[in-house]
Amino acid sequence: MCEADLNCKEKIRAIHDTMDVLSGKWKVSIIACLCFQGMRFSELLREVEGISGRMLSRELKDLEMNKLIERTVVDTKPVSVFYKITPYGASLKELTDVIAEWGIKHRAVITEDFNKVSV
Amino acid sequence: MCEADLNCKEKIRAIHDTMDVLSGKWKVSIIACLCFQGMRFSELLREVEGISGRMLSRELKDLEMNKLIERTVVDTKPVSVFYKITPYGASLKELTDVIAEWGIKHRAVITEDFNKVSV
DNA sequence: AAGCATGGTTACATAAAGTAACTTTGTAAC
DNA sequence: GTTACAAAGTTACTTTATGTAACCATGCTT
Repeated sequence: MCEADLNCKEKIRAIHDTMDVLSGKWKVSIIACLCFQGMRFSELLREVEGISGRMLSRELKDLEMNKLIERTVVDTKPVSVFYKITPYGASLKELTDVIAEWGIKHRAVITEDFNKVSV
Repeated sequence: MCEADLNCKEKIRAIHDTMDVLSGKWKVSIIACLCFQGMRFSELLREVEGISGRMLSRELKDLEMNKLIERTVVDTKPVSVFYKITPYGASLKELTDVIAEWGIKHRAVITEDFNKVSV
């Protein structure tokens, strides 16, 4: 299936299908983070700057339900919980890359505009 | 700048930068739609299924403020308002493509799972 | 015994999104 | 000439999502 074959409504439906899974402010970041490497709850809390424990907990549950990540309780003292991306979740890596790339370009544009204005 | 150079926190910051601009449920769809062709408010309302006039109006304002789309009032009777993507907004096309492609694959996966379960 | 780290949950407050009715100008139908 | 409808929104109200802060049980460490 080639992207050029998609008409507008089909494409928008496809976007909604993706967005249903990645809805909310944090899921893309969490996926991107776990694409780097699996990590524990508290590590995610540090990596994904700004997220609260409450939201992280919720988002991880959602992502697990959609089989994008896997949760493992490790029998350390005290117990730690390890999260890692599933092969299916890893299929979102390209998406996170493209989103991140645009963000970098956008920051450059914004910074440039700001310099122009402030000169 | 190569994506492989990005560490986890840098990538997450970049994702947040993009998300700040594309926040909410509808903006990616609107951008994708206007990447096909410019159109009027009422046409967008039809193309972007599920969106309300209130949300469309708000999202268009946001996108215009971020210079991703351009608004033109056409002096027809009654007046119509034409929205089109700016060159900067068009730089998001790849992003919309990747999101849509994943959505199509995901729908296929979900449908397959459903068939397995229901057999 | 007090304090800290683990991975959360709970109650409460604010912000974002959805629903439905309404607005203004104008044109077409009855 | 008055009812009806389309344009592009806005307003008031409701529901959902997110944010903040405190709390919990367990098991170290000091």
